Amino acid sequence: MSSFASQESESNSRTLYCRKEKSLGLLCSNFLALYNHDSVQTIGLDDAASKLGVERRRIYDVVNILESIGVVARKGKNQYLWKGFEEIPKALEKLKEEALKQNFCFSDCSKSLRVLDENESADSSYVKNEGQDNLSESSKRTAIALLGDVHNSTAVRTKVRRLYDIANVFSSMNLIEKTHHPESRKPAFRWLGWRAKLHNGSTTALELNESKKRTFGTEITNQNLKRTKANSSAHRRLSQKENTGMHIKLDSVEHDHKMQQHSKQCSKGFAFGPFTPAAISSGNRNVRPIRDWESLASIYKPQYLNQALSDLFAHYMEAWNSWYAEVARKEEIH
DNA sequence: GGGTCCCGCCAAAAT
DNA sequence: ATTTTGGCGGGACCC
Repeated sequence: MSSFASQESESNSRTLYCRKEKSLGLLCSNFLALYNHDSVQTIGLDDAASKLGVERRRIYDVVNILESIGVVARKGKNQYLWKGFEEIPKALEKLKEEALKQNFCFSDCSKSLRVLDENESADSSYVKNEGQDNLSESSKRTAIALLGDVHNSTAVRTKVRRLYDIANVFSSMNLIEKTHHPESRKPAFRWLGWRAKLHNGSTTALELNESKKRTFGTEITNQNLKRTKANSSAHRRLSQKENTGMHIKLDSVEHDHKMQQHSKQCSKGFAFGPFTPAAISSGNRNVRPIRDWESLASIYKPQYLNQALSDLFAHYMEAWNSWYAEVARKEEIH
């Protein structure tokens, strides 16, 4: 019993599956193109789902993120209100407030982390050879706060997936942009801000990239030409992990204890790209001489510590910090 | 090989 | 009980 080859190896010679056409970011762009108008004020989930040609689940992905940024607001069952990009600054400000207020409560990490309040927020306002330590230190702390137990690879992996979800919709909104660290080539995100935010106008200019859109109203999902998946109901996943007195683990020998369990496996570190907590799992203290704090702010802090990203993540969990105060201020001044 | 992240199972919350 | 929400993570995809 259990898994057969199920590999299908490839039967559809013409597998027209294109992952990018299914991306959350693209979905978000389409969603915006569809509702980012003054005329719109209410959004129906089913309407969105059918118009965009996706299952409801995906609409939740987009809407939840947009909601945390104030772009839309939940009105009620199956109903959301379109608020607009103008709400973003306000929403972030509010988020920041709350974050400062609840002064960071995290019960997961044994060692308490201090909140970086606006003023001292590890601000990269200046760069002193040693200041860098503080910087990476705070970055590290923030990352840990968001990711939780960094030693629990499965947990971190899950959160990182979520971060990617968020990053994708923010990218589609041009709030952030993917970049690379100048030297290390490591992927990272840079906060762009809500610059092209026309006050009360038909903003949506963020559709410049006329990449192939996720065709509206087509199949809900790649349905048949899916990736490869075992498909066929013959494979009842029942991956119920725990729950239910006994745990079924007929899967491969993979015994994954989730909760704080000595994570011995996963011998080698595990890089989480742009979401890698700065400076963990690496004894190397690569001390690079970052100069101007422009890059310092966008390279060092960021490592996904972009304010918006963090804001959003807080929506998924409640680990926080308020480092973004700095970016916000900077944005303001600019 | 590792960073990305789609996809959908299924449980918790609502109704 | 049924429907709405959305946590979560396997594993396909894309460099």
